[in-house]
Amino acid sequence: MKPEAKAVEPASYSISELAREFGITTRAIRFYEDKGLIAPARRGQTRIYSPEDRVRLKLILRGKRLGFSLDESRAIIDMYDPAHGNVEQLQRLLLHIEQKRAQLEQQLRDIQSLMGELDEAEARARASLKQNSEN
Amino acid sequence: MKPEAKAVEPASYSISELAREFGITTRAIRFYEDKGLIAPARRGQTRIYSPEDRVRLKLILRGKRLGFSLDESRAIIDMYDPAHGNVEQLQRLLLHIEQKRAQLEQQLRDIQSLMGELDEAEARARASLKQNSEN
DNA sequence: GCAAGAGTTTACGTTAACGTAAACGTCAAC
DNA sequence: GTTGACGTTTACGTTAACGTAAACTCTTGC
Repeated sequence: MKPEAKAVEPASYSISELAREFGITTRAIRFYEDKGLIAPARRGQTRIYSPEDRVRLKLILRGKRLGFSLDESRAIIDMYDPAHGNVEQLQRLLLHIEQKRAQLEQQLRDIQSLMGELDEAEARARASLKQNSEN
Repeated sequence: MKPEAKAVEPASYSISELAREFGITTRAIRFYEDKGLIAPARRGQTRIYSPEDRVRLKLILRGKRLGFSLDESRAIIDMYDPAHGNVEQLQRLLLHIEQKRAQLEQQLRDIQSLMGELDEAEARARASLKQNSEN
């Protein structure tokens, strides 16, 4: 067995550590907690974040990059929990997954076209620059 | 020459026609105009939208689906205009294009991982359902 | 033993993107 | 000639996602 293959992952983080790492403010992190997206442990009244909490934060930020609201991100994150026991809930979950998938596919198409158009826009700009330099 | 190959495209649209077509309110469309994203013609004080205006609206909504702000969408739309004469502007445009491209690539990666995770979540949910049905 | 630094709660402020409502104009239809 | 249907401007309201500030606590170095 290898002694230490991976970089040592801290057992816990402070709020400011996470804020620094992800380029957000501590205020934002506490706000996510208020909205029920994270629930860090406490030592006294100080928040202590586990590696799992860190992952949740990462997921929230990924959601933001995709234009999701915090509510949507929470819904997505909840899909990972095995806490969904009853059949009805699971059915709803599956439905929700399908909706998300459809939305992501639309975003994919949107990105494809936008990228293509960026290519054209770049070409036009470069052509225009060349024109200018020839005068 | 073919007489009428494509469906006839109306020469102009009313505000409510566009609202209906895109599933938004007329209020939103006027708001976009306030923000300088569209500038329809007027007959008297009634707005008349050209096919080009319609395209702009489409681009705005695509931007929204990708989580862009109206300002960002305006910036993107402006990339299509050949109105950028001077060299400095063109340089800035190219820079802007590169930034957008980077952002889109990040979104692509985000979507890829999310889709993968949706697959797993679906599998877990289905497995859980099967469990329940076997009791 | 106390000042500095990090963390906490509480609360009011701010921005973007519209919603909603009021009050009015215009035009075809009945 | 009035009643809708559609359009207009003006203005205040609302929600999400934090920012900012005040006032307090806790720990740690010196």
